[in-house]
Amino acid sequence: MTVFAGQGDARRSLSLLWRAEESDAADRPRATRGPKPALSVEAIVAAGIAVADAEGMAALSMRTVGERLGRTAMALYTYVPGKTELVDLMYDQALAELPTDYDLSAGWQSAVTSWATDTWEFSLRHPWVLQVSQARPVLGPHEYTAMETLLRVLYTTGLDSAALRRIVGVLFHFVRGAARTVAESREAATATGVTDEDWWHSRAGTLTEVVPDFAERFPLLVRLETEGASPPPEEGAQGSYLEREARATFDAGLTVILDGIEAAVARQAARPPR
Amino acid sequence: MTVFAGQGDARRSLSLLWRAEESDAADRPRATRGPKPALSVEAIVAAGIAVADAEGMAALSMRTVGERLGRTAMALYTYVPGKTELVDLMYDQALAELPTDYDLSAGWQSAVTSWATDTWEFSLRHPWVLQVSQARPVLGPHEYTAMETLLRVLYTTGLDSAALRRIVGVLFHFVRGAARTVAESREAATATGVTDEDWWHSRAGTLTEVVPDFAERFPLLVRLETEGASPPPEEGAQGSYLEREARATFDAGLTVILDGIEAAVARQAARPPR
DNA sequence: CTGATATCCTTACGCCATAAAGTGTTCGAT
DNA sequence: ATCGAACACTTTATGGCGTAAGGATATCAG
Repeated sequence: MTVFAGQGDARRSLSLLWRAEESDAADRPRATRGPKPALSVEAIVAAGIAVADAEGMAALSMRTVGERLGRTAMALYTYVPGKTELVDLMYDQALAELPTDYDLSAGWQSAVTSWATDTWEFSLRHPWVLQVSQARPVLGPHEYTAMETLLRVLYTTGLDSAALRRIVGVLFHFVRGAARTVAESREAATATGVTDEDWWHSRAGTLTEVVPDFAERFPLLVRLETEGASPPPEEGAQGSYLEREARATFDAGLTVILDGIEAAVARQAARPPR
Repeated sequence: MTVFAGQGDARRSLSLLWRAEESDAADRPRATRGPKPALSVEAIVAAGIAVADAEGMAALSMRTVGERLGRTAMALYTYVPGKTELVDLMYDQALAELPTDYDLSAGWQSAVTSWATDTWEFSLRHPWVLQVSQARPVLGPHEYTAMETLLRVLYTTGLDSAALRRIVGVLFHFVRGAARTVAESREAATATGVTDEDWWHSRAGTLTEVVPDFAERFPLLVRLETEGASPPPEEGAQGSYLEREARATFDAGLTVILDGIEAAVARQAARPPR
């Protein structure tokens, strides 16, 4: 399920996202009538994150979040306009755990590498964030903070804003795409109860039965598989074969992108400054 | 909704995917009892693609596909094991419209560019393909053909198989990620009835109200927005502002990646061949 | 103490995938 | 020519989903 941000009332959503800020303790009409709230937006968001972390986005429902808090699904609607807004709040809250500063003393290259690695690890700690659509940004404080953090690094390259826009896009697409592969692999494994290895073995056997002339029809694919296979897992290696491949793709891809940024920097420096 | 491939019986799924091949007209027990089938796997897959193209993956249900064929949802289960397998079949069928050969006479760079552009356009013609998980490949004939086609281009770089594996990953992540932004933007627009421009204007106004000190807190973001904005749409320009930005990111990112591949080629050539 | 208000629950609606069982058609075998 | 097996397809039912509507109850302002 891809989730779109901000469909409801803009003011209501944005107030919730930035709620820490605007309540200067002044405009709080505290001491109202009615029973004391047993829940809070914070508690609901935390419960939502807990559910999504543990069971995945597919298992996130108003019912499951309510249950975790000992309430029914409908109880949540007092605090949150709907599921869409809850996911927005969860997303921005999760982003709060990203670092907000990177050491630039070793050059922007290593800072970008750290940023990419942190974002990759973050995405795998909360894989459901990869299912929040980027087309309609959530516009929460931590999303903006994360962006500002990356820009503090990238502006030290000396590139102009137009070039940086594209580079930000490339970096995001790449990190999210690479992380998505691992996240989906894990989700598939827990959802179906079949590990990547088992799944592949079972399919590969059947495939050669159903398509006996596979090797003649797809020679380069076979070559890629046989020659290009990673070495067997070394001592400290973690995760499945597919996960290690994804990590290798991540590292190699990052190198490619850093090389490309460097080329752009050199190209701009060679141009007349005005 | 992210869809996982191949959860069901492997033989049944793979037989359906490769069904054109294995029916050598010999093992067909044609002329059975019972009423003649009014539907066919082909017709169901075509109807599914039509629904997904027109209404998006979210609107694809066994009911909607059945309705389009004048049947109930359950009628489809005679031909297809379930929705998952139907999506697999739709995916592989759609891939059939990708080119299977690229002209290499102008060098691998321009061939890769053509491939990326074709894949980008394909993904926007059938945006739902971006929601089919890549963690558990569908393993259909056209998926393999598409891969073999790309490999025919990439092996002419002279890179070894291990390096190519990573580069294939980078290319796929990038093209899919860039296309996803546009696809989600369009989906959000039709799903919510609000264009990107309208949405942004409405949000931006409210945001400055809710967060009056935005400019001081996120100076680089503001700088990126004000300096880095694309020029206004020229005569022949198509799509929304966000779409044109995404296309610019796509072009710029492709350049970055091509530069990176070139660097890898140079690096491998500099190494002792054995 | 009363009435307004806020929290929370129950019920209900219309979606979804699909399991199970029923209906009616069409053939092969007798 | 007829009967029963096989098959296509429908109906019904189960257990999920988000959330609208309305009811019950707790708490405070007056």
